[in-house]
Amino acid sequence: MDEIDRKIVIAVQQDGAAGLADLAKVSGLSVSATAERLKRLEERGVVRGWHAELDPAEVGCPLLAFLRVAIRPGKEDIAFRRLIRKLETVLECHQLTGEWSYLVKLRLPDIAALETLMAEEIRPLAGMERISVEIAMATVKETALLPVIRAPEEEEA
Amino acid sequence: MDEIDRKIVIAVQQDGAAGLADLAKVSGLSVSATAERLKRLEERGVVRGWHAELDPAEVGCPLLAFLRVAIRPGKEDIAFRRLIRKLETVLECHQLTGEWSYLVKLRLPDIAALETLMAEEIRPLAGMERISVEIAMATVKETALLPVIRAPEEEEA
DNA sequence: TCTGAAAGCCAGAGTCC
DNA sequence: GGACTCTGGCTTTCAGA
Repeated sequence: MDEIDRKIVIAVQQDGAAGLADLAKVSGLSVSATAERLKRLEERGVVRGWHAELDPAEVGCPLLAFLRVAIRPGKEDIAFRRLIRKLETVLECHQLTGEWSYLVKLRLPDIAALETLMAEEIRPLAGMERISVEIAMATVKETALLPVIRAPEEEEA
Repeated sequence: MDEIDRKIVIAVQQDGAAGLADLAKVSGLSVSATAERLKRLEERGVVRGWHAELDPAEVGCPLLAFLRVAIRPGKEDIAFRRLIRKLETVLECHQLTGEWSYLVKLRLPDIAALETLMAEEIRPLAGMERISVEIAMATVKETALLPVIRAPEEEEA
């Protein structure tokens, strides 16, 4: 992960439709060398995949909501995680420090869908101690573009 | 946005590297018809862009943190939003219902970087009423893949 | 690990059905 | 919308350094 890899990775993250010819200009190397580096970055898992970014509203999920969940550890916790992974309206679920167990990010068509999800899937779960629902009224920023940090010591092969 | 568009959109979201030949198989149409539909979906903004997905840890941002911010409305609020949009370690910022103004999602190299950010950028802001910092200890799920909902009535051209 | 060239593939435009 | 064609540009691969 040297400076050239970093340039390539930043470029493909911003524009995944860029061809090798474009990337070669960015990296300063030849097309074939750029292609080899990109292939290695994919093999090493630095580049995980390629995706089209969709407009949430256009795709029928204008509603953004967050759940805070406190759940008893153990068997109930396992069941909760299994459910979370199954539900495609759940985009993210992280276990956080603090008194709440989980933060859950949801994308849904409308409030009715949210209420249905809560009533039929979430609330019936055993071991739920507290649930809080918050709705996004506005989004100041929402990007999947990661900052690519230059780590001084990790100039590996 | 009919059933065929939906198939195309789901396919390119999952695999943005798929060629038109693959997409044609998915859609059931010819290659040229599939290409036209995809082009229209991009023009209409349903497909917003193309990106490579990176591994956060590999890119030097293993630490995931969330901020809760309560800020006085008005001039201070504007300044806060401007800062948020500028910082590339801030991936998301949403205004939520409830007593906290904002939920902020951060990706950072380590705790030291988080503390630096808080001390130098966030806390000095005027009008800050409350700030809470939470760190992700584990991630159960994290995807950018939106659910593509079939909206019964919006069968437009 | 890079360069450069050669070979093969795919997307894009045009036409007709 | 489908099928066909052609062309340009791009990706891929390989020899050579």
